[in-house]
Amino acid sequence: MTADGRLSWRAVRDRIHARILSGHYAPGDRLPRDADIADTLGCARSTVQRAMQDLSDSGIVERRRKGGTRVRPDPVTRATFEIPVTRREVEAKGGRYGYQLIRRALEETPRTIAATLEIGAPERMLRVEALHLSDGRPFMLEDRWISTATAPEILDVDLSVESANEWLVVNRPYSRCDVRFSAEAAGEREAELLGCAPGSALFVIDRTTWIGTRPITTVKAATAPGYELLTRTPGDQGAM
Amino acid sequence: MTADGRLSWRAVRDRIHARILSGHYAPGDRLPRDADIADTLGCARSTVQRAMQDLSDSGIVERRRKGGTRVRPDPVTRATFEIPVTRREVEAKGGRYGYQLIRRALEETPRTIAATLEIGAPERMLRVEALHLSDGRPFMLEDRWISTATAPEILDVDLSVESANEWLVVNRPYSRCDVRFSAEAAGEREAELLGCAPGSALFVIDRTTWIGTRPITTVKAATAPGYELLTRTPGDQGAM
DNA sequence: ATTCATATTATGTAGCTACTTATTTTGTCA
DNA sequence: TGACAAAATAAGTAGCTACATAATATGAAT
Repeated sequence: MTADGRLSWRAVRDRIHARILSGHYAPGDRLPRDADIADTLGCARSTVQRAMQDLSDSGIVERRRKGGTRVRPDPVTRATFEIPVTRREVEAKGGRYGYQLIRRALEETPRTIAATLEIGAPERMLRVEALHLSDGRPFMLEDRWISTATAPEILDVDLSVESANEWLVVNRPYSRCDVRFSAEAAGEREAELLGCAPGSALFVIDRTTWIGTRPITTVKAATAPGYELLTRTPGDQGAM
Repeated sequence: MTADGRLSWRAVRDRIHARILSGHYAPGDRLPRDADIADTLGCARSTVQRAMQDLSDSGIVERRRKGGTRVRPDPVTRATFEIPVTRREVEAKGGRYGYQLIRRALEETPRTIAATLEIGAPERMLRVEALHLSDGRPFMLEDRWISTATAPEILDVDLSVESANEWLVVNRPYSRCDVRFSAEAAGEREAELLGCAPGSALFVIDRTTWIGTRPITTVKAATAPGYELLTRTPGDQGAM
């Protein structure tokens, strides 16, 4: 609601959302056209448009030209997660950040890694294994491949001091990022490095980034037992 | 780009994004004001505004009134996941969906559950344990609490036929949803129901929903070994 | 009845103006 | 110098118009 009593687009959005939540509009139902809603509520169509766009982005309604707007018949839970640089993540959780380089080598990528990076043939890349620590205890173990074609400067970085994670995030912003979450049992080596029992359930984050179509890096990050990931609480959402 | 040669807001966004990716604007740098960019590119300020809003939503830039726009100094990976109704998820993966009700009882919530649901004191709620199957094999085991205060009709639903998941999604849209991902070792009971070895690493999704401030349901869904969650590939993203 | 061109319709996009609001900068006064 | 008020600034919002685009509906011709 604005100062002069007119409805803001958020107010319009919340109003429509409320009608959906209350069952006035059920999943699959068609909503009135933007222009009619605008008339009813006494605001401009552009305001309704913005409200509807937001509801559409949130997965609550579907919009199609000429077809109009309807309540999504198969609601989905849309969750957004923010994965910060590991150092920040540790610090945000109140820990003192530590870092150890375990291995650094130039190797030919296995076929699976080449496929993940969407390159035709295996390539020689920089492989880095490192451990992130929180208050001196293992927090996350990363096994990373970095394309030396896309980021040659990484070869001159002293990775025993600065983590590849941190360097890349600042120096190689990506245009595309694929993320995969899974659970995996700790192997012998992982268990030892993460300081847990072999077979422990680990939360694993696989991430691959590209700039344009050129691969930058792919990393498998195995987190120490107990790790969990929460949805970022949206600033607005939660209408009604 | 529009038909008449003017820049669309997506084109403007991609252009600015490209300049960030190329390092022309580095993390922390301040960008020109919207009006200046509009002049430079020969488009309206509202177009730049829309482009900037999108970059801001994507976590690429930060905007503050008077402060202007700057490239986010601590880039975060922002990943969005869509969690559909379990039946649809199974079907989307090419499986034949099956469902089994394991337990249905009215119970007092433990304190931990009451806390998760953000209610002051424990309450009597409907507890449902059910197994979702894909091609006859266990896919996901859910342990759910449903507020009979918020959704009393659930008591009349034949949960041996229709899953609570499905009923709630259609009949109790939520205004807020918290999601938590974690990895957990399968216990005796879980292992038996999911048909895996005890101690197997399971991917666990905890979800709690509210309508306004009233709790609807909280569910712990343990997925069979091998489950993984991928980012939904955004329709637009991937500029440059 | 089927096909295909045409009209209609509802959303999408761009531009303009005017005003609001949060925040920083500046400048004055104690 | 420090505190506080006033001015300036840059993004945020709302409304208007005009036109683009995609999808559907209609109707004519075969």
